[in-house]
Amino acid sequence: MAARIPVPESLHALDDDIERACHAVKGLSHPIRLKVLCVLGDSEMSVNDLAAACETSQSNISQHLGILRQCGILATRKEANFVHYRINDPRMIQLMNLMRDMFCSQAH
Amino acid sequence: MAARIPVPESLHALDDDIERACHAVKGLSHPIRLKVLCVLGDSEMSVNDLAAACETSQSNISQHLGILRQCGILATRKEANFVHYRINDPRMIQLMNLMRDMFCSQAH
DNA sequence: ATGGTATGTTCGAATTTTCTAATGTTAGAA
DNA sequence: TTCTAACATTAGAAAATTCGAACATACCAT
Repeated sequence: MAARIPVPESLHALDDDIERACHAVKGLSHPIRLKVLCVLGDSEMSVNDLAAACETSQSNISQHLGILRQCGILATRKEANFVHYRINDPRMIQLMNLMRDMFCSQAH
Repeated sequence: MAARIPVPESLHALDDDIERACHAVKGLSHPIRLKVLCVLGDSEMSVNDLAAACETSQSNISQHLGILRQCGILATRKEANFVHYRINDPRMIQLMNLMRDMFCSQAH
């Protein structure tokens, strides 16, 4: 048995932050939800338009949007009987740009 | 029924990229795997040290490291009967820094 | 060779996620 | 009011994820 390297106190302080970050990352970890953020960019879209863009049903997109909202990633604005979704935090757009740089073959 | 906005061809070209990105994001979407990236930073660590830092069993950390490796997030270097893990792509470290900025209460 | 340490793999049960179908709710239009 | 479009919610089956336990492999030292 090798000597175990003790875990510094400062690392334990990370755990709450990690839980919070993980909650948000889980919000991103589905093709439909990732596509929602891609097509949204810095604009706004209604639920039906997002369903069309993601080629899925209204019920399905609504559930995914609910998850993204619950994670604090998306915010909503109600107008008449439409609900417009947008990305909440500009840093999330930065993060998407970085991911675009990492995973997209060509510029979109 | 409202008129459906047609989905531009250029968006369909995104789908492969989105699948690739989602595969990587799923790699990050677990507290232990996120913590592995946090404690690794730009350094190298053995499996046992990572297990200790994440306070989990050797078998468990090995499975999670396998997932991170399979996603292309981590690379390995073998030395004697140790395996040293490191973050593969510098942009992944950038991405972790951005997430630290977004989700960590204080600087770590 | 034998033993011990470091790591990887397999299996199966428990949990979580995802999707479809059906049903609710809200708000404008007729 | 009644109808309809936009959106949300619920329920349950199917699929994916996760973890501990047991087993397998690789490598160094004696």
